[in-house]
Amino acid sequence: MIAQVLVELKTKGIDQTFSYHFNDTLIDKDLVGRRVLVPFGNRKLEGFVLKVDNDYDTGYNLKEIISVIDIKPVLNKELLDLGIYISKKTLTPLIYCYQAMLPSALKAKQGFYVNKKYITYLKLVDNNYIPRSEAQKKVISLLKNHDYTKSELQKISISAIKTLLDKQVIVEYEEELYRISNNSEIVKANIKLTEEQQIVIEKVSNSSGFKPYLLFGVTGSGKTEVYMQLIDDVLNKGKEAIVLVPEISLTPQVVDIFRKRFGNKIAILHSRLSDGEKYDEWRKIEREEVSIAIGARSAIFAPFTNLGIIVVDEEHTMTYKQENNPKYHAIDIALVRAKYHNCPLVLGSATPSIESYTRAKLSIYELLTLTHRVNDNLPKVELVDMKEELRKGNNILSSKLKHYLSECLEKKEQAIILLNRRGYSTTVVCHDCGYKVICPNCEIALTYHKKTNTMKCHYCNYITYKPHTCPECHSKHIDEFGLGTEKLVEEIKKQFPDSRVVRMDIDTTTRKGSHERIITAFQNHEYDILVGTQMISKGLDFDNVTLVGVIQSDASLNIPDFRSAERTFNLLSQVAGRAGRASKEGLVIFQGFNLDHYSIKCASKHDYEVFYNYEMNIRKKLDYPPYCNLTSIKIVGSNLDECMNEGEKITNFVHNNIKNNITILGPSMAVLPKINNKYYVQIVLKYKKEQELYHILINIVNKYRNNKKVYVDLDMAPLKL
DNA sequence: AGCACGCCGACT
DNA sequence: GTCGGCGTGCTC
Repeated sequence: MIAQVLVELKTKGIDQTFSYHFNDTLIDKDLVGRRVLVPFGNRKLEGFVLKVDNDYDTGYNLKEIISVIDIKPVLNKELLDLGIYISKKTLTPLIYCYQAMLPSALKAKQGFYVNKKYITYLKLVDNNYIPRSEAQKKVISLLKNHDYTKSELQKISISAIKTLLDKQVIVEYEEELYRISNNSEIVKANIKLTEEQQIVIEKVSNSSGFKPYLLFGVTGSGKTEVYMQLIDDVLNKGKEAIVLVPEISLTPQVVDIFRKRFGNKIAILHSRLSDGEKYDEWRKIEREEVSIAIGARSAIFAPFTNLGIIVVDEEHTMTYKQENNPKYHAIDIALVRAKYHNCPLVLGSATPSIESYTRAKLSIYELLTLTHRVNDNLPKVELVDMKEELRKGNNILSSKLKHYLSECLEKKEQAIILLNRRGYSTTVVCHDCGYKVICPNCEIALTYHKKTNTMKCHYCNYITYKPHTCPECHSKHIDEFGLGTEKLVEEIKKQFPDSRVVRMDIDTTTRKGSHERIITAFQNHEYDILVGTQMISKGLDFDNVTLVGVIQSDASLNIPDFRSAERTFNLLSQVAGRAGRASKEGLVIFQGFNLDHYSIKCASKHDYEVFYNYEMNIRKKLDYPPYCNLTSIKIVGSNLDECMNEGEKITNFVHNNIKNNITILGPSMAVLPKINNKYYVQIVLKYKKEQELYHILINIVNKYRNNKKVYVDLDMAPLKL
């Protein structure tokens, strides 16, 4: 028989299968979706079998399949089709799509080996054997009750076990041992639902077939409880559930909430697991040992075969979009899978993305709302204009924030302070000649990190020491400028010497488990103040936090991207939602220079609707999504002229082939024009509906596939420009 | 990716 | 006259 095998050809990304012969008396003929080892040139490669046919003349002299790697398919029919969908949608070679859908242990790689962990059990098979020793007697009497692990019984007598095995009185067998053990006690919840929660649950539970919902619920309105009730319902029907949560909020605390409710029916998938652990979790799903998969973006590919619901929490989160190829969006995949399984999809958020809310308004999604907090009080938000504070000599903490901080500390309550900028200071500048220390690879200001006394580039990780004198004019007046979380902590400690402050950002959470440690410590009130970047804004639920302060609330508005207002609104709304979640009342302070901006004003009033309308007006005026579709073409290379040149060519090519209904912006320098000595030139296409464009883009991608000078990176629906 | 084929400069 | 530079193309 003949198998069509898809192998990974590096760099070229050839989207084509190769045919191999195999003998179906030696090999199971149902190979589709399984990996095989095949000869390729003078090498051996792994590949996925996409199709199996009876023998026919292919016109090639076919080679034989060397061996079959999987006993069961790693890609079932649904996932095979899903890969094709992603490949078409993102213009990415099919092989990369399949690789992205699988844990690395199951990718078609060569020489990759994940050691399955096995545990050896002993089983009694001969009940009539009369023991010849005390040890044998003990072993047999134990095994009469149930099977024991070999290591347990070896404590009695290794030689006795060996004898019994030799005489085939007992046999050994192996079971897979999972690296993450799943032994949770189910705590029967007796939670009183609000009326709103009940309505939402009823609506979704009673819906039949595929239906996408947007669950718009303010922070603290009990969305998680709604998800759990819905999942409970699905599980009772014998079906399965996928829950997507942002990577950052996938903490043990969140997992625990689910574990307490559903015990060991859960597989957890996130990036901090080792390859072996990820493989184990995947296997639990595949072997139908669990019914719920909770995880970040890639968990949307959990190989369930009988899905009853898909939940995407914090649906506005940007990390649901994969930044490298294939550049898929998890919500898009969720829609396809929910349709396939004919089940509901629930997208939840306190600040829905503009696109999602628009879809709800157009009735593409059904809108469900939770307008009240469970404790029924949203935190009060106060705005503090730093222009005035600066005159008073307060350049970091306003007098208001200081006042409330000391009050908060006095009451033994906790506070969260957000500053979305890591490091100590943003730049190092010479006061005499104006020289600014920049990254030699990215031409971007280096950030000073005091703890290590280094200057880091946050884009390419270039590290250098801080100069004592200006390299240009040798002046000694070379100083830090701007503010980062590191300096903020220093300032807070100076103002409140007795307070216990902890910092959480990339720099303090790189080691495995450090993120969880900080959260747990803060939860246990080992610290009074948590200072951090945006990673503290999502999902954290601390009962004792009554004060939230945001330093430089307007900072992210300066990013030149049409979504920067939306992102600012999201960030501020989310972080404000961390205050006063339990019985105590919460207070939020937004500090900044440009507080008149609608994103800040609306976030301070918890007014999504007004923000949405304002933002939509701007999107319409400037013609941005959801009023048009975007495609970004980035030309990346080490020579700027070459990049620009190719950019011109591409622009002309698009222009010459499509005359109407398209706006071509660029080629121009990308927002980050140079990273790691590579230049980024960008072309942005805006269009309503353009069937021709698809073929033109394929043409461009193919044309540049083998280009050594420039790399063309295509994004069919960029979230960032 | 690898490796072969293929057409132009400096060497035993 | 050859040895070898790496540009291009193919791998079932």
